[in-house]
Amino acid sequence: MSRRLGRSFFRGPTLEVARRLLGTRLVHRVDGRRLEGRIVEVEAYLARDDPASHSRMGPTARNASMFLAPGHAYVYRIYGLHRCFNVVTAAQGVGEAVLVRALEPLRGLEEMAGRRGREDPRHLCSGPGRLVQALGLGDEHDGLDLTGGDLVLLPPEPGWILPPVRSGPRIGIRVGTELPLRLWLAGSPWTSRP
DNA sequence: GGAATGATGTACT
DNA sequence: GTACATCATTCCG
Repeated sequence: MSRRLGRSFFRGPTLEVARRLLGTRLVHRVDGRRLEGRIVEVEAYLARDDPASHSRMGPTARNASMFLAPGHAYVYRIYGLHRCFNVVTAAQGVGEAVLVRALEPLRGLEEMAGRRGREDPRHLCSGPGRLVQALGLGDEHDGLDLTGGDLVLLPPEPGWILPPVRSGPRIGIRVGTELPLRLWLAGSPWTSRP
């Protein structure tokens, strides 16, 4: 089977890594099950000249994981209820990451529906808070190394064809919207927005 | 110490 | 399309 993605995959300019992440598969092994989805929508958050980034003020207690080595997870709580999952990029100490905004569910759909408390496959992983809930992620995954363990990333299946990649303004922020740092797979029915 | 706010999702009109 | 739940973090005084 495909080997998990290693450290070097995550190192480099964050927008490039964000682009590389599209099409890869996020796999969480939990309770003897395998929950898996393909990344179809992401957003890049930078360290410099990015007023929307959590790292803009430097390291704090909340954003500490953003400054770990590339390939680590950054999970934080938003609006008091939901959680968002990020992949650390760039280099250790820089403070850049990619927010995973939507997945195409591939394996463990019933388990995901159970965790979500909803059936509709289209709403299983189409949003940062939704996919975190569907895959059973939480605060305990903040700071985890994604290059090994129960939560990893796999390359696309051999033979899978990457659709054209589109870009546009990031969602849900009030500053930094002029930058086209949101990337998604053209035509995917699994994104958080059409 | 206190107040404002947010990389969202859901329900309802 | 609009309203609102809910709370840690952040920023201001």
